[in-house]
Amino acid sequence: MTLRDGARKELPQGATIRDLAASIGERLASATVGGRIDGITEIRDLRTVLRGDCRVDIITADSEAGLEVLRHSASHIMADAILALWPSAKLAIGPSIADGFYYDIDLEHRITPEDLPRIEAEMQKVIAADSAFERCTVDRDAEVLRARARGDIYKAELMEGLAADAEVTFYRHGAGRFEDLCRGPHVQTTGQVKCFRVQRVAGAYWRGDEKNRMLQRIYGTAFHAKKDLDDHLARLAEAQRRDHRKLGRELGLFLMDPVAPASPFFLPKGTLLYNRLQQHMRELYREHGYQEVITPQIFDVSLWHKSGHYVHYKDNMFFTHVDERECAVKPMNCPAHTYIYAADKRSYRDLPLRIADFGRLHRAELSGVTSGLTRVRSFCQDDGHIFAAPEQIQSEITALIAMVRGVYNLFGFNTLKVFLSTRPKESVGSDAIWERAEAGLREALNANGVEFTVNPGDGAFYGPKIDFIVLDALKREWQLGTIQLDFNLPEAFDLNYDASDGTQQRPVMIHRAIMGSLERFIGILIEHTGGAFPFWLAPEQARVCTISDSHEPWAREVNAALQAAGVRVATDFSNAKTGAKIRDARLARVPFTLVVGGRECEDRTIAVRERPDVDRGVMGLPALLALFSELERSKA
RNA sequence: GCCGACGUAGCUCAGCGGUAGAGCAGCGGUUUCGUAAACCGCAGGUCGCGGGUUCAAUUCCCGCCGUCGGCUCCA
Repeated sequence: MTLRDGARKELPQGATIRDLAASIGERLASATVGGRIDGITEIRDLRTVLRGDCRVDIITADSEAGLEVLRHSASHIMADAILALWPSAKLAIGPSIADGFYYDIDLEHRITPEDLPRIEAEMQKVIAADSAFERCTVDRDAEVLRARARGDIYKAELMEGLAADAEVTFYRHGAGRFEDLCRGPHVQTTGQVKCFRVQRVAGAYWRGDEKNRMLQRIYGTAFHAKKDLDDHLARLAEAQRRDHRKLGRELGLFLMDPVAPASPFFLPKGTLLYNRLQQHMRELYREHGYQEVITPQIFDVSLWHKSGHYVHYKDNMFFTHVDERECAVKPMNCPAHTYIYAADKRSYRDLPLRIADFGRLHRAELSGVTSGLTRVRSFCQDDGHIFAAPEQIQSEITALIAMVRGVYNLFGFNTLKVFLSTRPKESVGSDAIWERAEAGLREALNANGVEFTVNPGDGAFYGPKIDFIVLDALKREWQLGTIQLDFNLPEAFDLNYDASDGTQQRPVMIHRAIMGSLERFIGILIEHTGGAFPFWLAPEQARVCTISDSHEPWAREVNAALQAAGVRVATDFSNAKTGAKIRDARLARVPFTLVVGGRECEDRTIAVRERPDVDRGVMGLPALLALFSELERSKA
């Protein structure tokens, strides 16, 4: 065998992964949970017999890869505990997931939050017993019959769904002989699961299909070390503190009300932020050759029939009547932009024609999926459509990728993941058109050296797309921008241009958004920054605070000068003590607190305090104005 | 849409079969103060909406609306 570090070991016939570990050391052997053979990502059980010369990565319980094994074992232990508490529970599936594990169960009793500590206590018993996880291969047909006899319909269904030649294995542990259909692997004994937490319960359809029965999904998480668990729980708590719904209210940015479900009201401060973001995009549009347009809100349904939305997007649209005509509120701007394109006879000299639109869009999202600003029914995108000649696709997408990177870097979203989504089941257009479009995007990504993952079947109904996903300050993923290549709408709306050789040609349409929806982007930005926006974005950039009433005249002068310079400044001339004013300004996440007391009045200066807790010292008005204008310019 | 939890003052929350309470915010007053909360007082509620049970419902039951956690990351 060859080990990860290149070392070689000779072992007798029939040796297992565990034997290999034991040949290195007993401590390693007891910590081993399995191994990866010949670089295959799936982790194999430690009892796997090694055949011939192979490369083995030994996976120990305390390794990164071992974490998913640990969590999977924790889910078995949790299932064991649940059966101990409610013997009639029927088990479905219990995998390890990104941040923990879950188990789906079918049970009459509704698990409540109060039950979670009981489940944890029961799990502790199983763990204290420190019993071995045993693996056995079973006869599938016999086990399906046995499962059916027990009423274990989910396990029976799972086994029936396995490949005909697949080896069917069970894992057992504990005095109660808990057993579960499982591919494995597992840690060696239940005692190896030390740090875990049962977190919450939620509904989940069997196999994710709403036509199936709703099961109860119990979520938990497990880690190797207490510190890791604590860190994870601390991160969750921090995410709660930064929740944009909470901060949005506290900072007076927006409000939500049942009179308009899933539709935010932006308050004056939120609107300043909103408009500042739009202004930034407009600056970029000027640089990148876009022309902004304003298009209607409500269209006759004939438009949506023509575009394909009526057939493929109807469930997400709001309908209304104008006189006797059936109309729909736009969920996207693209069909409207085809009219702007078609308003003139177009020549190849007009291309690429880049159209931008901050139009308000409405989508009838299911009530259960809406959330704060991140999933709303009324929003606007930094939307744009590029009408281009086919040979311009590469250069347009190259420019877009640069633009996307520039915008994300500005906000500190420095890690970017890219997905290429291909043709979905619901779609319009011929196979040939889709192949061309998918190849076009793929080539553009490759030409730009962008690494990407393919997301089969996740494209828009009119074309394939590139999606951009960023990681925020808490390492959470958010999908923001998208670039979609569309040969179908130009066809549907019979768009064309005169080419240089005098022939009529069909342009291609590139749909693109960088921030995505402004609403969603603001929500993400609130959580990313914890409400402490950079100076150029902050709704209130500075606050002038007096120490006592006698300082008001100079404070007013400072305020007026800043206001005249375009700084978003507010005053606090209340009779509160200085400490209280500082505290208020801090809680409001105001970037600069400008304190004016007796000394400052005398010298015509300002004591400048920058969030968080940076004393910028005392300076005169000209120096302060220069500082602010530099921050505004650099967007630092 | 489906499953579960929740909905009490502007906000955060307590209470609970006998028609409501705190802190913060607000308002009035006192204080004029140097970098994370001065003090006193006042006001503020159809207890989400509708129905039912009851002598009596914010409290128990049902329906609706809304919010929150989830609804393949597949043995």
